[in-house]
Amino acid sequence: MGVTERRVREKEQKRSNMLDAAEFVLLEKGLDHLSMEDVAEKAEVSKGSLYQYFQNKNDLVLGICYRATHLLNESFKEVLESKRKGLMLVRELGERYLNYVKDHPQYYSSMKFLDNLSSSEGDSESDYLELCTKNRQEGFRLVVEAIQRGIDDGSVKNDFPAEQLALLFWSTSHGVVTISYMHQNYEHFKLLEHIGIQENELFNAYMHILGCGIAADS
Amino acid sequence: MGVTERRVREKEQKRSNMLDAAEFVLLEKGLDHLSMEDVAEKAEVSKGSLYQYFQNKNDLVLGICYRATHLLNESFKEVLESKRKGLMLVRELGERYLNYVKDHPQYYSSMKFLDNLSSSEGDSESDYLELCTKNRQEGFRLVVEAIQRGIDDGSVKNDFPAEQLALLFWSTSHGVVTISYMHQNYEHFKLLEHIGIQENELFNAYMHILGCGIAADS
DNA sequence: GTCATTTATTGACCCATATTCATTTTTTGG
DNA sequence: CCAAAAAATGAATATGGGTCAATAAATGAC
Repeated sequence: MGVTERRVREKEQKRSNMLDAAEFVLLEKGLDHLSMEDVAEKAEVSKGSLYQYFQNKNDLVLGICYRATHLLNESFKEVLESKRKGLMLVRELGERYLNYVKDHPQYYSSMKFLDNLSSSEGDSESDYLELCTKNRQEGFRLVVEAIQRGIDDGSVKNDFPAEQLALLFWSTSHGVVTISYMHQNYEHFKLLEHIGIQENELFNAYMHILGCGIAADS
Repeated sequence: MGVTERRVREKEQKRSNMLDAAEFVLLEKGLDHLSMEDVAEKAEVSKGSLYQYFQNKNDLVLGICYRATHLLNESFKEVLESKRKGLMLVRELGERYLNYVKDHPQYYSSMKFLDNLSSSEGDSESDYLELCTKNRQEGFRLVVEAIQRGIDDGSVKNDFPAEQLALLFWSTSHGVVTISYMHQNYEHFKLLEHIGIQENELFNAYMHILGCGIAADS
């Protein structure tokens, strides 16, 4: 009875096509102008079909976000396979995050969408929500691991528990990456040019300062 | 001919009432569920009247954002009146920002709205846009000033130009404050509790690390 | 191969909400 | 008090998310 298996596979394939289409439209038009109609057209299905595969528009965007968080985590995992010092790993994680946003702006905007999801009622009814949350926790866990390794190998100071440092790194890099994203994607955002600084300078300064802050006194 | 003056004043008053109503609704229902109808009802005017005072919904929200950025700047200016060391001023700015978000979540969400404004076409047609941008630049300038004073009085190291450090402080505190905001306002955001940490701990650690990073070697 | 049943697809329809505009009401200056 | 200007109104329009009855396709029993 391989029929059911095949149908499940086909269903996943169709869902995936729809997500591809949604990603395309998201990249083209941005979150504000992503319409179910456009996605349906791009995916060459009817609007109604979309709703067979996604509970609502939020669910569709969170579907993208699921891919987004997964991809970022995979990239992070690669970093952790290295045997370098923990502090170096942390720096590498930051660099990956920054490049990720540059390479996949549509994924980053889906992650912003997740961040902005108000917890109100059922309008965020989506099976992907929990998956995205899980993925993000997993991503955070990977940061904790890098820092813990740094503490263990003596490259990161042990004044704070690893999780606390990880949270700090998480939040601050979030801020830096956000600024970088806005600089790249929003016309009306002029802060960087205005003070004449390149993104990579910003990032290097960030890692330098942060490095000074969390590095063990050598 | 004081009539025109009075009418201008009245017009400003009405606009202000509408903004009050909009703030109220924003606080009650959040950005996603802020409707022109609700604002009109709360302001006790017709829907059409709103459009006599605001170009569109974006404009209305940016009107709130204008208030928001102005208020934050005023708070920052107070800090700069102190004669303490620059490094202390920077810390105080961070604290103010954090408290500001706690005290005025609706203002903060209007600022997030500004941040998320895609630069596309004319859907962000709003006279407030430029004003908000100006205010934010002014806010940034105040941060630069605090840091410059720190460099001058020797409490902040001079490895980097003041504007670069300011940008770093700006971005990273943005990240930390965002996390804090999410923790307070979103049910589904569990990161802080999950690792058992209080917001003020997070902030203290942040200022400590950042302090280590930007403080002059004493 | 046929057919009843289940499953998938469709697009017309519904509804909420932003925005517009012809009409009405209010204010102004004379 | 009146004609002109300004302001306010809410019915009407436009857009886009979401629904559903009707249709089409696939399945498996015979």
